[in-house]
Amino acid sequence: MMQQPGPGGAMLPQQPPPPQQYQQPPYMMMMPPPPMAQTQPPPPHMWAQHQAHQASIPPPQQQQGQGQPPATADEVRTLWIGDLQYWMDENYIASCFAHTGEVASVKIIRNKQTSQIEGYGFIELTSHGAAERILQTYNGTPMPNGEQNFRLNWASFSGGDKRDDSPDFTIFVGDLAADVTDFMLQETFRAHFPSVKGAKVVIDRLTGRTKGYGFVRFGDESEQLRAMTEMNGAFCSTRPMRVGLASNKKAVVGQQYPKASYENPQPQNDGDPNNTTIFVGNLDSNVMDDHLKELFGQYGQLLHVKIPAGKRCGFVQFADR
DNA sequence: AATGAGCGT
Repeated sequence: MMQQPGPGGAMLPQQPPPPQQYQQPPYMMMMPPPPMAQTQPPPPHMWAQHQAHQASIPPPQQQQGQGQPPATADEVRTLWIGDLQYWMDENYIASCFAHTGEVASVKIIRNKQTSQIEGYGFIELTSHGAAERILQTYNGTPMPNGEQNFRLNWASFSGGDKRDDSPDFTIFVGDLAADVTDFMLQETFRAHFPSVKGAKVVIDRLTGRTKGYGFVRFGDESEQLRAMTEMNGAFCSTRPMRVGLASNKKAVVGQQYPKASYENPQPQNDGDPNNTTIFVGNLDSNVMDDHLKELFGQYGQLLHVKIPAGKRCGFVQFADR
């Protein structure tokens, strides 16, 4: 359990303490030795670098002090956090939001064998509103003492807010300048293409720095296609972008999360040792039975391939496992 | 130059 603000003089709406955190980083003591020579030690400097996050989002009218409504049992209040470096442990993450007084718990996922931080974790807040606030306020803003931005999202199995089943049409964007963020990339495209759903700049997890490329997702296929020609060479930040088709034609096998790509299909089963049928989801609308036959035929003898009419998923049955 | 990862007890 993290430190909570007391139930609080219920009468007195209190402002959270000024963002004067990190005066004594408790986790400096707890930093594990670099587990491997090639991983970089945390930058040992600049605690105060946390620049004020965009002040554009006014705090919701909900006041801190007047007793948070007790979170109901099923209230969604867990965020996912990613792109973590190995030294970003629970204490560090908690300290990033400690001044909000709204952190209930933090769990960073570690490798079972090595106990190395896997690069993501979960932040439970005291309420759904708190989670939403922190997501809106911090996502994409610089992490304190990290040369990277927060990557936050709703924890997916907690329900989250967005349930968007519509397909994505994704492009690859290369040649990105070092300062390009998800938001910049997204807005650069959204200015011309309203169907832009989001963008992601790929971050090297070991360094926290951009890999110089990313992806932009469109809701509208025609905008995706236009963007590939019209935006090639357009500037984002200081450099012209190179735009191309995202090579991942994103057929995903399984349901909730991509387990395999179109290029790298990984049959997945439900634990039934006799099941020789795999499910293929997220197909582009123009994918036909024959595409699946060709794609999966190289892995074994096929008995049957079926994409039900009008569906964006299908089934591939093999003669054996 | 480079074509992600990112959901736990």
